[in-house]
Amino acid sequence: MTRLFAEVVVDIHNRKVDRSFHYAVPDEMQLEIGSRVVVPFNHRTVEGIVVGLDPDAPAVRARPIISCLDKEALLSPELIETARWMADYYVCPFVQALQCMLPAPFGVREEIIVKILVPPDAPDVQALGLLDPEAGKVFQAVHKGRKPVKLKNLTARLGKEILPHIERLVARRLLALETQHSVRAVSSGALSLPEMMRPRAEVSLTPAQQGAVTEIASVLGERGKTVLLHGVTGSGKTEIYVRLVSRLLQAGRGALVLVPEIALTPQIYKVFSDAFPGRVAVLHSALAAAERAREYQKAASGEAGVVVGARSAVFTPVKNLGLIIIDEEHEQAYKQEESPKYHVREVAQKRADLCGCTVVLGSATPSLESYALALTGKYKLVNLKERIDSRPLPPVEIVDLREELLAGNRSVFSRLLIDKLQERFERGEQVILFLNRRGYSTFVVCRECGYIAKCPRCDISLTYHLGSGELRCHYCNYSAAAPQNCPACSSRHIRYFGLGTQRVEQEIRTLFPAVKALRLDTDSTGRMGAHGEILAKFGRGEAQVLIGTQMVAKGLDFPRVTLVGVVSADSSLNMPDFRARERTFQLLAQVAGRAGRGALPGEVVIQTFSPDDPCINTAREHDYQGFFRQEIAFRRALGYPPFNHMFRVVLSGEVEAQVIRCAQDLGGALRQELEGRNRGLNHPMEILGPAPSPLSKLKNRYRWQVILKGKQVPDLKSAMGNAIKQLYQYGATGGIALSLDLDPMGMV
DNA sequence: AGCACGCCGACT
DNA sequence: GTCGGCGTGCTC
Repeated sequence: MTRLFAEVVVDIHNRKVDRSFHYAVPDEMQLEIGSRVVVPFNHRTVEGIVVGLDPDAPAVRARPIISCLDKEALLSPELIETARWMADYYVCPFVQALQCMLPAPFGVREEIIVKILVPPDAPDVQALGLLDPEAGKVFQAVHKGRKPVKLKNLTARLGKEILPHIERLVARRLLALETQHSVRAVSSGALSLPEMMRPRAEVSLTPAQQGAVTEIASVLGERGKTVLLHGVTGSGKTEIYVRLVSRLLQAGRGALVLVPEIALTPQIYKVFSDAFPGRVAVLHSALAAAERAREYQKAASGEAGVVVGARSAVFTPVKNLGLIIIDEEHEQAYKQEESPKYHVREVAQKRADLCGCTVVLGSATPSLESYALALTGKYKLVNLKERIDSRPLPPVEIVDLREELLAGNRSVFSRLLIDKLQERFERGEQVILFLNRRGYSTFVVCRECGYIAKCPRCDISLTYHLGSGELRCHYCNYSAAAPQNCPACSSRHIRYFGLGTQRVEQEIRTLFPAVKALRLDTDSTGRMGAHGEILAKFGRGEAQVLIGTQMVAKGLDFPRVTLVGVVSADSSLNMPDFRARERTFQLLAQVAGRAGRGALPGEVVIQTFSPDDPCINTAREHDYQGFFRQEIAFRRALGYPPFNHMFRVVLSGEVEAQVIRCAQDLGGALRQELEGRNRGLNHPMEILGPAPSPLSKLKNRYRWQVILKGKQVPDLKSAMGNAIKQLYQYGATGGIALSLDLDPMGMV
């Protein structure tokens, strides 16, 4: 007779079954909370996770569990509790929150590969071109890559309308489909560290660092305590992290060290594994399944007391977790953009609450949210005001591009920047050039009729790329041949505007033919590992210039870099987002911090059309406080975070009129909902929209949004929840997808 | 989400 | 007569 019952959450994505169900545990079955199981569910068999065990029989009939997939639990009760909180706080399915904590997805993922069976000039193909021109086009598109492609990539690029054509091409034996278990191509090679990293000498702490360690150590182990370590670029925050972790390990506890991007894990891994050989694990989403399982095991077993990783590593079941460090805490990448749309900082704080540990946030440019909390005393604020060895922060010069234009300089570089580049190259020093946009030209315009090349599936202008000579959409990866004549009026006056990193690279080659340049952006690092190779080359001095996007702004430490040039500060400043200024300041401060990190002094040149913007001026003075003061005043005046929370709903669908209608209905329901609620509130909630989303069309779906702003998260969620419920009752949501985001980061 | 049950149209 | 359309409802 069964004496134990399990609460199981099943792997089905549906709001109606997004809860636990009771099952009988067979006597002989080994089972823990957090194990994955196979259970009978209605008329089928599904996977699930045990989230609770209970000796008492439930009121309902409990069918027996079929089998248990894990001898040892994959999730701790503390993590399951965190998932429960996530489901509630971020309004996502419980099962989804649980899933994003698992080291591997449920079941085995299969990938369908499309193979090409005949050359493009085969007689069959030519016949097809006449019989079935649509299918012919699809075949040519598939063939362009010459290699087998994943069906998913194909439909992502060309739309799922092509599926019937693919079927016909398979029937005609021009293409073949094959299934393949997905194995990520990334190997531990991705973890190998470029030799450019300076060897880790036995470091002694500066008095300032020592002071910071002592201060933070005084609250280590305080349940749920958060420390904000505000240290300028080059002030040696990493070494402080090492000392803190060292204390923790000595006390028999574990630590999590998080960085905002996978590309930054090798560096930080090196630092920690040098300090604590054999006791560090790495975890991030680009690891191959086997490696990930191995690293996960190291952490779960306690063999590794330190786990280094990117966003998803915040869920690692570290044994006896005592400290979570979030480096570069201001980074947007800490917010997951897919559901569950969690923020690592918030999840870490929840875990810290549950397991009695401390959170340390580190940044040279803290998020406004964090710094505001530090000023009120909610977080403990620890300052590091000086760089190591009292190296000065580099002087920053602002170039007004309007004046350059007036002076007749239409090139990518101002006269000042060209002079300084020349100077560095003559002295054999190195330069980093930063620009926030990849590609060659960011938009293509017809001078005759005003036509702008736009993605047919997204409401976004196409970027021209050298090499392939194509126009590409940076949101859905659509590509088309660059036109010679205007597709609208066939005039020849097609012009390319707006510069990207490729253009900067080309300009450098033209102006300084003898200089070797390297480019670092998603285009040049397509292959995993290329990122490290490019940096290694630059570190060995095989190139004088490194040109790149955000990738060059963060964490790099090259002592021979004495000049940093920001080709244009405007692209990030002009984004339609209330955080645009904050992000621009952070970016400028971070990229400026790459200069003068060695014995040679550095300097920075920032080019912009808005030289008077306060965020650029404060960045010039390396004045975080000044930036904070003026930005927080603006946020307060308009009621933006951190003074309010925002809850954003994006409605998307293929029929524009339906989407608009639905958004307006939601807006109406919400207004009604607020009428009653706001009466009792000191700080009334406020509706922004309905309005087209800043990306008003994406992958053939029209997007509208409604944002609700208010002090209390539960109020926002219940008001929005009721409004959405009404919408469903009217049946107004057919064909419309709703995406909910609490405190969204980008594109607001 | 799936899968069964249920109650109405055109077919071997 | 029945094969099968997809509306509705349930899953420990």
